[in-house]
Amino acid sequence: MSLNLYDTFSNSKKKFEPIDPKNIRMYVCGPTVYDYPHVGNARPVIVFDILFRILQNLYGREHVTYVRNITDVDDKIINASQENNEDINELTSRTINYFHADAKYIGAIEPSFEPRATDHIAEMINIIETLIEKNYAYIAENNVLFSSNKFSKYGSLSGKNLEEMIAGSRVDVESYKREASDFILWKPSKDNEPGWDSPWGKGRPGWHIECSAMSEKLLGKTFDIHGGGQDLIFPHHENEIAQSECANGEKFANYWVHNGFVTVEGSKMAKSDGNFVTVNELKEKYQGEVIRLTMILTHYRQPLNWTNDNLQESKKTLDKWYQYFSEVDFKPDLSVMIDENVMNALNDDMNTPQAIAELHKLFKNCKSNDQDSLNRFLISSQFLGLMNDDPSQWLSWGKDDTSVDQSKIESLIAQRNTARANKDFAEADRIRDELENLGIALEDKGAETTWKTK
RNA sequence: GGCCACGUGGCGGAAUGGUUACGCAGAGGACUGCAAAUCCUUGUAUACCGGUUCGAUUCCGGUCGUGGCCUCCA
Repeated sequence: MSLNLYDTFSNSKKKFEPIDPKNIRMYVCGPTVYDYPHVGNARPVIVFDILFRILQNLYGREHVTYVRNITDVDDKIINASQENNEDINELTSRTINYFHADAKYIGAIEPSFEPRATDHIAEMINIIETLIEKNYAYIAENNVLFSSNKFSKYGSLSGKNLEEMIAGSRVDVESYKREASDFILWKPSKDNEPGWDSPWGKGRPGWHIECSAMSEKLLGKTFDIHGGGQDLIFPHHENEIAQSECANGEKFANYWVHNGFVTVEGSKMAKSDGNFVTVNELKEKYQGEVIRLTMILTHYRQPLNWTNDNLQESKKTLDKWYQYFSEVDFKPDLSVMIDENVMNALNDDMNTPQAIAELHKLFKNCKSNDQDSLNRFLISSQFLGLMNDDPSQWLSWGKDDTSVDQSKIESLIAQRNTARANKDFAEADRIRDELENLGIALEDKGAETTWKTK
């Protein structure tokens, strides 16, 4: 059983062959920290969490290194700090906390390393100096720029060529660039902007150089997998390849894995239009596993339309599963292996929708109280980051927040059951309708009546 | 203008050169005072036009449509 991954560089599904099976290395572009993470930020967190789990399962937990960086120096951060009138360090540490809380909420296990750009300025300066020495970079008006036409493979990840890019450019080219496709390695900082001393004066790094520096430091010059959102293919990852391969003279990453975009209720997610959903606001209405299941119900390379209907469907599925486990007395046997069909689906380029279909089939078999299916269903679900809660806690989630007084609900239920006992069904139904209008649904189970929020 | 991806039933969403995806919703049945929940059964699909093929939803070409990238973006 081997892992196949779709590689953006070759535009094809490829068998994953590690550089060193004892030391699998994956680098994923993490968040730029200036605001609450939205569902678009959450998607790669979950996608690469799944890949991390698969790699750990195949090669052993201690043989996989997963690096997810934090970009904490960037123009968007500077702008946000000025808008909020907030110190940059306060802004970034505040939003890093949001990010960590949300990643945990949606069940992502922590990466091996989470390096911050501002802790690696010296490493970045080193690479830039090497690029200047090797004549891949030049200085113009206090900026250091990478000379894109010096790297013959430039554009090969994104399938672009330089002439096309110049012909199609929609933006005015800065006059100091020799070529439109040249990009900034280092730029000067104004007095009110964060800056570090460098051979080129006080300034700050360009966007792309941080990933080259941090991946090399933590994973070496060549590593196995580089991941991120599809939007990063160009220019970000293209530029990382150019910088790193020109500085090192070695291949950068062997596999490029990119997740698709998220739309919200059918239209493009755009902060400027207010058309976006943060994980933080979803927390009020949904458990983390509902968000996670909704996310992995679509294959990671497909566009994902984020809708309330899909969230409700995921919630319904998990409610059903937890309901069942709240009713059976079952302790999973932790030595049971992940179901083969689930694992095969995941090994086929992370086909999570197929894996979930297999979970549904296993669940169906659980109904006959088949111990083996029960075990495999739970172990496999948990591998995907689902079914980790205590069933009774899951089912009572959110009940505390009900606007209706719980004792009032219990009292109405008691009144209704008295009416039922007296065969006063009109009154019983009236009470049920009353609760219904309060958002409370009743379930009669034998002699007992339970309720839940709708 | 250039490059790229996608277009599957009422909805979500996999897969595949010829055979059931799966889930939700719908329909019928069981259960119930009636419901709900649960269980059983069940209908519906591959944008359009050509081509290759014994046979295409699957491969190729074209058309239309949607989205993304080319500028910061997960």
